[in-house]
Amino acid sequence: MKKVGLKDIAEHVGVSIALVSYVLNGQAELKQVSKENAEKIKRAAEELNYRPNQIAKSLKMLKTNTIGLVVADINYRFSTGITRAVEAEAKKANYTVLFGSSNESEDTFEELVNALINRQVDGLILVPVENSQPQIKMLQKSGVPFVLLDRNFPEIQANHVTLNNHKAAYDATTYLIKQGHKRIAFFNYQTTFYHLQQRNQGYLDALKDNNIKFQEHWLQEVKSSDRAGDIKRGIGTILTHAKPCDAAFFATDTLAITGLKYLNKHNIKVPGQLSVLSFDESEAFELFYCPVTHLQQPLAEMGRAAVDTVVGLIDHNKINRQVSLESKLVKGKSCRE
Amino acid sequence: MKKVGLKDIAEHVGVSIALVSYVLNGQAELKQVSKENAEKIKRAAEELNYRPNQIAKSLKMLKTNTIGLVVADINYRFSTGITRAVEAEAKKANYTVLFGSSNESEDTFEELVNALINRQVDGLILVPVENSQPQIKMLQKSGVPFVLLDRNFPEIQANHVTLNNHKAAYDATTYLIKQGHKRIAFFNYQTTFYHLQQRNQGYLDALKDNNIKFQEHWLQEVKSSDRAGDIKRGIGTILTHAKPCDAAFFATDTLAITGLKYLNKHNIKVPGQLSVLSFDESEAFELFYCPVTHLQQPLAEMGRAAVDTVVGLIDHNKINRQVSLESKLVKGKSCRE
DNA sequence: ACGCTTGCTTTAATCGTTTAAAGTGATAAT
DNA sequence: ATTATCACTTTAAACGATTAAAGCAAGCGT
Repeated sequence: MKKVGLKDIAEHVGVSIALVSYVLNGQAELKQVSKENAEKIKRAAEELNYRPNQIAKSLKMLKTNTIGLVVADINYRFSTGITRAVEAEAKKANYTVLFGSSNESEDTFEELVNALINRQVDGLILVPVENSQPQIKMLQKSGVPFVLLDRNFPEIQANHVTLNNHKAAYDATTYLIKQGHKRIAFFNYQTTFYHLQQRNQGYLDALKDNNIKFQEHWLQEVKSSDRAGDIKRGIGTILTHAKPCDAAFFATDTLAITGLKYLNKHNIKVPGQLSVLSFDESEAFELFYCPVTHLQQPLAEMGRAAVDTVVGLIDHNKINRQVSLESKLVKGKSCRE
Repeated sequence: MKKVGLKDIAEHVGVSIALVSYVLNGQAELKQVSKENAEKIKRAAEELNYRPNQIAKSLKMLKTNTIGLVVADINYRFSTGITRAVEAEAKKANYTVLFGSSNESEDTFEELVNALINRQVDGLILVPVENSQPQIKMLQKSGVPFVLLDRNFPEIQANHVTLNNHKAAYDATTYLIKQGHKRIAFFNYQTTFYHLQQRNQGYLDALKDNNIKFQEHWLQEVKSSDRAGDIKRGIGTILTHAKPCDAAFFATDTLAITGLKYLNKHNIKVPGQLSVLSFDESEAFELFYCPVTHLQQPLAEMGRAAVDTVVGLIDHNKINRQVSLESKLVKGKSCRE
């Protein structure tokens, strides 16, 4: 079944291609097309089931009305939430989202970004992977409108939409202290990511501001290559210490899941023996025996802000927009009252 | 920063556009381009950081090397698994995946399919939503290569890649029977989806073949609009009956999660009081107190088969490929031994 | 001296749109 | 009778790539 183009409609009706284009683009009155022809053209388009070729249109217009989105890992709940929000918001602004998952790989990230640029996306929303600074700097030079989402690099002055990670961790830690916890452990990945380091800092600052003397072993840095092992040993350390911790704050949901699994296995009661607080929620929490207290990120807002920013860049070349959003502490029953 | 095109390279080197195109497409020897020019052109492309405009290329070639993928809901674990598999496989075949999520909405599904076609995807991989038969028939008429994934409509003769749902449910039910269960409940959505009905049938056939007389109330049909309520009542029914059920088989992971949550809340022991078996696995199972026995779908294979099929259709117009795959029963500890 | 290769390069059409500019009758004004 | 205006419609040049086909020297054979 051959594709129907403007030409086919034009021939069918017996007018020129231009006229057809005008009518189908709603410029009928502007270009003073006779009602008669306008009508015929619309009918023919309908009959022949005309579908505009966006590729041709994009080429001519030098605009694709497409935004590229690269998430870190499609398996993260964070990613699916963001994807949904971005798609919804982009649709409102009449953009389509071209989507890719870097799987936290530097190479895949670079490939994806290039593939998207080659496809002439009008702008990019990127959740950058570790060590992608050079790639980001290249992007800035190239002039493609883009915004970093969730993660940013303080040494690079780029537009970004992120959570106020410091405040989130600070507030959560403060909450634990107010609940009477004296020795709070913090589990985080061993990482160069600024947003994760900010969580460390928020935790530490909260301790300091509450006059709690931080103990080295409270901060457990987990290698992603041996998450289960490191967490197992970490929990062992904080619980078997002379003065065992009474709360564990996990810097990500994946860390929390692994931690809770271990606690489950060894029958360590939450919050009886150990209070648990997680950054982000996981579907897995649903079947834990008690609701897990966690920090909730405003995914919809993040998606909205990212789309707004990148569309602003595309349309008006607005520059320099750094958005910082607040998370919300969702109280479950995993922390001592 | 202006975009660099073939023209820019041509001017920079002082040759024609054609020559540049030949060289950058690896046709240097074929077209007998002088080594000198070839060298200069490559260097210039590098220096100017040339990125081919895929839009222009696609328009000229009438081929985008893009496959459209529409999943039912990006939040399903099934969808993310499929997406990953499809992306990986498509990449091997040198295709890019354009992706969308219908959120089980008929309208969104139609919009997405149209948007993808307008963007001239070479083929489509679709997880169709309920009642999308008309849309699928339209597609067949339009001649766009496509393959249905996971779900199909027996009344429509279309290419599809699905699980052998009947066999999967049949085998799982048989397993429960072999483990000594006498009264097995089956929870499924109230649906017109053929693949889900096949699960019912597999369950029923297994009972019959094992001479177990099916009781009406064992088959619990859950409305997706009130999943929690229906499941709550359903479990109530099967457990408070004069002859209570000793096993519950859930036709999807979402049903299983809701069921397990209820069992958790009411402290009904698995598998002590009730054995549980789920179709598909959920991340949520990770934190249930025992590993959940479940049917595992071969997502990677499904993705591979779908891409193979659609690429076959695109390249050789191979027609009529119906692939049926087998699931695997992963034994946990949620069924009585 | 004339055509014929050979080796390399350019010309120009094309893909399906958009859109400024020019074209075309008919009617009205001078 | 000439020109201007109006109400439409068509022409044709882009957009950035691909690729037949044609062009052009230089060298060779006769």
